[in-house]
Amino acid sequence: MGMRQSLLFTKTRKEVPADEVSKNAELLTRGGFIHKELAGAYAYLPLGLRVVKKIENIIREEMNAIGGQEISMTALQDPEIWKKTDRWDDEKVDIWFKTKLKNESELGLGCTHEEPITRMLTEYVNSYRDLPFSVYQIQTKFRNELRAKSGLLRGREFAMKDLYSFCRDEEEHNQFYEKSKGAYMNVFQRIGIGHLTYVTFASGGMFSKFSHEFQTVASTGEDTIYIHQEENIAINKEVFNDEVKKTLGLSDNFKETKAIEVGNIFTLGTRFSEALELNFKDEDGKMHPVFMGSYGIGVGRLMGTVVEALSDDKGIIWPESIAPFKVHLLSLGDDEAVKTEAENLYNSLKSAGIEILFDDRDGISAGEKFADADLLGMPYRLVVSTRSMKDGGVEMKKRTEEKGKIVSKDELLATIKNA
RNA sequence: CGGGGUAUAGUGUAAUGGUAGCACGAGUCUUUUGGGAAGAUUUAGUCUCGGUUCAAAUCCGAGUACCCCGACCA
Repeated sequence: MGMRQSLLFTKTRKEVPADEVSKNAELLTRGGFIHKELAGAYAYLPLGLRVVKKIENIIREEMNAIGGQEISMTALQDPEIWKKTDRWDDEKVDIWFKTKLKNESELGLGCTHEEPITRMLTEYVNSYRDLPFSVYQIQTKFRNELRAKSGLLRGREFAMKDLYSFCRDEEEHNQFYEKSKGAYMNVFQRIGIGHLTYVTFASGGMFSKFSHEFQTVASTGEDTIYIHQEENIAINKEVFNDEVKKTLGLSDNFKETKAIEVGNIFTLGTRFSEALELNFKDEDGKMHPVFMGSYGIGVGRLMGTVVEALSDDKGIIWPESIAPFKVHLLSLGDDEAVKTEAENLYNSLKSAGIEILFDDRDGISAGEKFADADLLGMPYRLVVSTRSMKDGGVEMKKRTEEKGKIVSKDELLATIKNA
């Protein structure tokens, strides 16, 4: 897969947008990855969408690996079921986007999907033989945040992976819940922020006493967590007290830090299954409510977090697993031999199956191409120029390295393919 | 939702109540090409509604949008 930068409709910008302060919004906007449509609502442009899709696929693979079955539910919500769980009233849930039909009846735009999936499953779950299982989707959520902020970190409309688990009892649920933690950490590991991400003990919100968050250390995070270094887990400030420390059996050896919540998993118990009558019959024909859990990851927030956590003062540093392209090839100058050489390299890398962005733009100075390459943040930068040709190869530089080196085409292919 | 701030060209910014200017971008031409090149030339703007005034980007009021702090955050 390759793309010519001369044909890419987006452009990079030198100026920082006046209405964006957060690093993720600044860099992603300057690089042409995203476009702000409204406060808390961003369009994804070609480069940004490629990142989103890669993140989604990693999440998808890890959810599939623990048996999640992918579906896609509707954004439009029926108030009836939300009234049954007492989550329709604006007093109870204050982030609803509600709208009226022509006949004056109301609909909501979904901010989460416990209610509709629970109702839907009453049609399919009857017996203990049907359990356990889990279902997930990657779907757009709407939340009328009182204060959208920080670019992709807190939006009003955003893609979220939400998975729901359905078990016979708490014990079966706990097994899946623990398994989900592993899947979540795999996701963050693969996306390149695993070393910064901690399973964090947190408040359970309106569902239960406690839940687990996945917090990625970043100075710009809005949460405060206490990391227990030896045990490699953390406690959210909101529940950081002696009782919790004792429950978890942790010694008093914590480091306070700011972090971004990139995931959250909850034990729901039977709260929704009872309200919406999602029951199953056991071996003796006795009815029981299904024991549920819910597990969320914000896709856009994850992308924003990577930028917050991994960029430098020149721009973004994409981990290879989610970079829009693996390689950024720059052709410098208007020398015909150089252009031909760059074209050939582009074509051969492309046909070798390497994802490559080719800066084939004419009349753009070397400095500008370098600056763009740093801003856009592909893992490998290749330069073809009169200088590199004189040196008998191609200059290759990792985004994380200061200086490049001249390599032959064979070395190049070997390095990049194996990486 | 409480508090504060801002709104001028595609972007970033100037302008005592008195000629809306600069830079970047974009278009054309020429010269350039290893860390955001140079010259010539062209292009395009005062958020909305109302008020004060001979005169409003500027002062006043309302609205809207956006940003920041806090609260909230399934």
